[in-house]
Amino acid sequence: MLEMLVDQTADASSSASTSTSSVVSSSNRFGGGADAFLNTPDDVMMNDDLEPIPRDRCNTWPMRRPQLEPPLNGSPMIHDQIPEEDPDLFGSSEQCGRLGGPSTNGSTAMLHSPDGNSSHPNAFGNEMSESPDDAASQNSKKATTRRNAWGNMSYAELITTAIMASPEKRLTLAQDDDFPPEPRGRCYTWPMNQFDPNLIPPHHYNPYQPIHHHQQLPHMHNLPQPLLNLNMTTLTSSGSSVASSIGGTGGGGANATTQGSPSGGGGCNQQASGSGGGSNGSPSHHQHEQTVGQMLAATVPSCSSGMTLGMSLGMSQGGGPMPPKKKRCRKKPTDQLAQKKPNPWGEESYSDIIAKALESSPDGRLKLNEIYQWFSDNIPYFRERSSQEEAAGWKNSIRHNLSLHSRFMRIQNEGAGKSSWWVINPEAKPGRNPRRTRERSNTIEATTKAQLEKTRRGAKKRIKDRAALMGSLHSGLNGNSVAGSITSIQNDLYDDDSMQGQFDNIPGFRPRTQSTMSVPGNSSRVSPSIGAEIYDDLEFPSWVGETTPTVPQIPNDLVDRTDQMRIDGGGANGGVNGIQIKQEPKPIKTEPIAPPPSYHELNSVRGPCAQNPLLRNPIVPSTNFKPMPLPGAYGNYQNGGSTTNAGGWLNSVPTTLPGIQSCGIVAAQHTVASSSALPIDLENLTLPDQPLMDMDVDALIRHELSQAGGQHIHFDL
DNA sequence: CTATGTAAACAAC
DNA sequence: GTTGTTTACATAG
Ligand SMILES: [Mg+2]
Repeated sequence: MLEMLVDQTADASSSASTSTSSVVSSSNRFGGGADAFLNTPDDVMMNDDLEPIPRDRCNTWPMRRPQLEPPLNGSPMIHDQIPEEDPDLFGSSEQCGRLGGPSTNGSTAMLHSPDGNSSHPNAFGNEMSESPDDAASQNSKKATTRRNAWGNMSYAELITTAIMASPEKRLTLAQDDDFPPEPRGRCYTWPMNQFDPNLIPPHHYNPYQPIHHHQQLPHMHNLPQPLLNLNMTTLTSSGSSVASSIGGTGGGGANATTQGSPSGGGGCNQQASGSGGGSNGSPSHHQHEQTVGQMLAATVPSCSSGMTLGMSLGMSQGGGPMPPKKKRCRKKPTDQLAQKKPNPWGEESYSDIIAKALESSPDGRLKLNEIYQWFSDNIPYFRERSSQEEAAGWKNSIRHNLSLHSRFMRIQNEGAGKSSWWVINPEAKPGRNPRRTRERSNTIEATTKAQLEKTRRGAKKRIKDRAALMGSLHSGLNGNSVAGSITSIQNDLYDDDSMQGQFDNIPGFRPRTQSTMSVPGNSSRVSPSIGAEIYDDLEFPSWVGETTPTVPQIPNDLVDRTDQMRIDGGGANGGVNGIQIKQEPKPIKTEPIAPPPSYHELNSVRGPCAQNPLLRNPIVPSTNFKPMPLPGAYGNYQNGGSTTNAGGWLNSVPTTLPGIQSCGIVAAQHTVASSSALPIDLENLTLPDQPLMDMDVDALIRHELSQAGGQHIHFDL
């Protein structure tokens, strides 16, 4: 295939580039920055509207983006631009080392720069190193001045060529040998949409996450045995060896093992759709439900019906006609449906349950493991799945929910204990507190004009509101409040999805809903030069960079990071009620002199909330509290036995503990309406720049703030 | 569309 | 290994 690629280089580049442009531009837009460094001179994919993002991988957000850089940075020269040996410039050497370190998986390795550490035996490196001259000579374009060992084509072009050259116009990452693709089940599939070879595949380019094969394969151990068997059978019957295919990816190590696991949910949409994540139909940690069998019985015959996985997935072998679109298979267990239980444990969502747990705590806060425990203690379903293995799933879900919902706020525990406190965000919106925005900007549909227009419209309004709010905020800076007030306000302003895409056109600026980088105290973070170059005029709040000046701040981080608070264990260094908000350097861990602030404390600083009994309670020493168990929690809701009690086990709580959220409303309203004062620590607060596209307004705001020093600010907007 | 559940990658600890 | 954050993708309404 690679030879083929090279052969087709000259011809294919022109024809393929057109249909690929959207894809690449998308990647460019989101920080991949690939285009900026494409080697091909006549790269039609280059988007001139966008400036190249810094290629320093240490300049990027440490989490995920770096992984993507290597594959996209086809040219070794990129590395030359950064003196990686200078740790000071890029933060911790560890960080840099990690970025430049061995590929985490085969997929990355496969696309890795040839001079990198690609461990892919069949990847470009091999071919190139064997006959670079051949490749070059076959390349009609500038054979003598080829930019790469293999010619002038960039990786992107090569990939494009490869994909377009395939009969189905699709390839798996590991598919480097021959067409048609070997049926490896879900490895092939595009998500839900039935793949249409005539269409450009949906681009799920994610600058923060490399494409992993195994991301599309659920773990075998997570699947009900019957499904495993089914899949085994199916795969076997397809006449193609999964293992061999996987093996081709090389370097996959554990990933390869995972990928090789012929796991899956049969031919059914859910499991077989190539989803990296699961679905709520037959969760792995529900696999012991008796309904699995029912599901299997219901889905396998109708959806799988003897097809190979690949076929059932809409992939034909040998370029034949596409099979009819597969059915959607419903997975919800029938008994669950009969009981009208959204979930096997009842009606309450995770977030609801978490909230109850937190509310049940004397001081309204729990640590993660305590939340776990609460689940186990109070809900039979989870109690029955308390084993390490079984609990992994729902614990993951808990964590996920905690992080995802602004409704939950994390209070960093600076004490010896690492685990943070989790509390209800007192200012969470009463109604729905939307989950954090998903990153959809990297999809084609998300960047449509209509979308942008809509976004723009929404943002305009927000800008106006924001200006007004800021005016009121800064008009009274003398009282007591807590960072949560501010951050929540920000959240209220910006937690809308419509804010997404605002930075679509800002290179290297990926709208992120959250990031640990938004916590200035996080010393492990590296200051990307991108910050200096791109964010220079974005000016972060003074308190943000004060103690950690090198910490890069992505404005957007502050937007959604409404649930992140930091507490000072001693409460003795200037914070309000011992609370310090994201502005101190990470202290040496010591046992807190005083317990971390409870929910009450968090609330009390902004005024009592009579509606919430919790707030009237005396502050309880939090060192050893026990969450309030739920009366009747164990009730008869077990094994789905009771339908009438579905969800009822929770109902006793709200009656005794009126919603904290109601208090949150009051608090929030108070904050906004009365310009509730800010803690002294925040006097210098500058509202962080937010992903609003109207940078003019932002600039104005910034100017105002900087001129006024955060006080006596008014906006003429 | 949104809300939710599930899986998983990753990073930090 | 645990804690947190994100992303992806699935279903349901
Ligand atoms: Mg949260």
